[in-house]
Amino acid sequence: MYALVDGNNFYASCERVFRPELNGKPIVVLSNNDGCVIARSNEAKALGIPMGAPAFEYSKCFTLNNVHVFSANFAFYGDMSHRVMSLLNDFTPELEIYSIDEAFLKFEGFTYFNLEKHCTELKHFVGQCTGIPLSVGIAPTKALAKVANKICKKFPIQTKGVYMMDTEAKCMKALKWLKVEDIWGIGRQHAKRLQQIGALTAYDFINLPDAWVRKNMSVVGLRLKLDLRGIPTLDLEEIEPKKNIATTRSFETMYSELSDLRERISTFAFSCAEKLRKQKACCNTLMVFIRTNNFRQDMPQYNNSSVIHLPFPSNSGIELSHFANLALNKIYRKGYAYKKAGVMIMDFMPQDQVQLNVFENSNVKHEPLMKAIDKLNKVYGMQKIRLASQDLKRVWKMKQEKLSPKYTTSLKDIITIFT
DNA sequence: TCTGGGGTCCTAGGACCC
DNA sequence: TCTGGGGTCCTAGGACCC
Repeated sequence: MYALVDGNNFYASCERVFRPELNGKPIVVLSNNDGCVIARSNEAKALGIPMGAPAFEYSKCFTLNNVHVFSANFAFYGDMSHRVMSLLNDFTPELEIYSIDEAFLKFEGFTYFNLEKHCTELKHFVGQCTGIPLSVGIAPTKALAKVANKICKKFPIQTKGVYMMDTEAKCMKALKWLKVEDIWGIGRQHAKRLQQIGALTAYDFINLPDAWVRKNMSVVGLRLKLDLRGIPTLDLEEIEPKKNIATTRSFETMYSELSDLRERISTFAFSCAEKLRKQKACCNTLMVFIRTNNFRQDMPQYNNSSVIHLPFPSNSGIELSHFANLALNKIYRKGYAYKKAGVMIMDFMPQDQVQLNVFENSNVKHEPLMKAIDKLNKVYGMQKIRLASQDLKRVWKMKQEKLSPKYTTSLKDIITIFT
């Protein structure tokens, strides 16, 4: 059996842990730049605030209904996630951390265990240790566990946050209830297509001919179908090193000057290099993109990207920043107001397997330099050591007007209790 | 005024090899 | 009249997830 465990309205619940007076009150968490809504408490959902809602369009609604608004505090959410995951580890030998707020637990050899009871204990234990409320769906396959989890969310009173689908009858009942567009792995495009041929529920989907599914949804769709039928096809996945690393941001304001973009691109490339070194790898390819504000149809639009194959593999922030700026020069055009840019690196190899080139190589001095920078930043805080081509005055160039304290990761933000 | 960020996998088609 | 067979690698684009 598999369980899918996830934190209810995770970011909103994190904010509540240190602000218990907000229990029962509507909360929303905004994306970077305080752009759009990325998490909502149940009370906020009940007000009809949709996922992804632009914050400025709903500011009236927020004030009117006394909605508590937070800027995304990923340092905090990441730490809370880590705490939850490490507790889950004690309840099963096999755990897959699927996202910041979700994990699959595999229960093999638990035949004589009461899994429903086991998972109820898990939910209470994590709740007690972290303050994060969980939902747990248990079923014979991963895709079915996702369905069971959905049922927990939909019927919190009946299920008390834990639901097990351990019989064929329960599974079929659930699949007849689940709309095709709500199946994990079926997005907008596939849902539309399925609805067109009259498959409206998950039950309809699993009864389609294999050949149709294979042809229209590739092997991915076929695996999903089998898994939903109760035939375990999707297993836990190992944590693998990343194949791509990206740093991309929207800007606080629009930039037109090359020099402004240059600073951003340097910073993004430097950040990519740092992530790459954590993975002990070098990259061979780098991509830079810039774009104007897509939402402003009244302004001239320009999107472009440029890929550079590096002359030698590197994970030096200085070198990646240099090549990223070469790429930027190729695509920069004067006369546009840019709103977003990013650097992506790919085509990795382990840093200890890099072959020396006859003519050109990564600067040998950079390796110890980067090591020193990483060490200093670890001790004194992120982005303490930066390139001169980065903006040295400001670390964050984002709108974050409602940022909560880093309660659990910064000593100066720790809560004070008066007695 | 204002609209996020970071990933994965699969497929078709073209270029190229012997 | 009549133009092979069997591969690999790479890329762009499309789908999906949180």
